[in-house]
Amino acid sequence: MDNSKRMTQSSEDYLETIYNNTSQGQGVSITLLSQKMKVAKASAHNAVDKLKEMGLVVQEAYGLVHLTDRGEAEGKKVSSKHKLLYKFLSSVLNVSHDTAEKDACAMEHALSAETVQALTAFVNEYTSRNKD
Amino acid sequence: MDNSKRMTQSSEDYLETIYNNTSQGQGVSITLLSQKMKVAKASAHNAVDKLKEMGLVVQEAYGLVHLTDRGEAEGKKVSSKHKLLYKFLSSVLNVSHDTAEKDACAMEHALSAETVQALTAFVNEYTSRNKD
DNA sequence: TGAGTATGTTAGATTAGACTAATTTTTTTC
DNA sequence: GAAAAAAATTAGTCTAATCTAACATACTCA
Repeated sequence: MDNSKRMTQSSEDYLETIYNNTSQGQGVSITLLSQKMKVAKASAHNAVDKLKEMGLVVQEAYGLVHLTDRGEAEGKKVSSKHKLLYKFLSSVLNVSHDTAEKDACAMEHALSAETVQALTAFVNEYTSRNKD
Repeated sequence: MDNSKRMTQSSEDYLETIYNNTSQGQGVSITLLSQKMKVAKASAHNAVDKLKEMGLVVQEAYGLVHLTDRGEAEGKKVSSKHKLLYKFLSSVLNVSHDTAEKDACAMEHALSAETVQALTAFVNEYTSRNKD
């Protein structure tokens, strides 16, 4: 409902991490989030505040962070881009795991919908043709 | 000589723009740079100050900005990544010009040396095989 | 050669995202 | 059930990058 804050690269990273550490309505603690993101708890807290204002997460008082429906959808989108890029880098370009992970993480914020679609088709086609 | 400032995504963008608007020792004005980067002149000035401290550019008093040898090499590297991504997006994925340009610009900062090498080989191989 | 315009520079404010340190709330454990 | 530990929150600081507005320097041309 609240559009006063806008999505940044940083917000996307936090949202993705929340998404990847949530299993069916479990929620994520600020402490875990800060560890996964390798930042101070205060930084994770601030980031969650912003996601709350954007209506992407809710948080129990002094408690766990949960994704809203919109947050779930957004988080999934970001996470998918990451996985797509990882697959392209490792399966098509044969880049090492560590590099693929690092580069996918940095590139995921840049992919437009059009590119996501084209790359998905390409990677699917390519990997099904070259099964080795 | 001076390592006190470090390269950021923003610095890379400025350096690339300087590189792309320099022809054989011509140099670039702060005004042109600010126009190309779509920022205020003061912002371009600040950015150039930082590049000066990093030893990547020099500037005539109240005048044009020139790349040093290191700046030239760095600028070329960034610019090449951009062109490589653009070629991949447009020639391999057949993404539209505008999207390819925009996405290449945002992704170029993320590409590690390993990925650059692998992607270069892939794009060369792919485009020479499918000449249509 | 001097007035007016261009361009470059500086100063000061703002915003986002990080940090540390201090505080509050919750949970654990004896 | 109270003391200790853990977790969340708040307050205040820092840095990078932007902006606007004011100021300084250089250029131009009548």
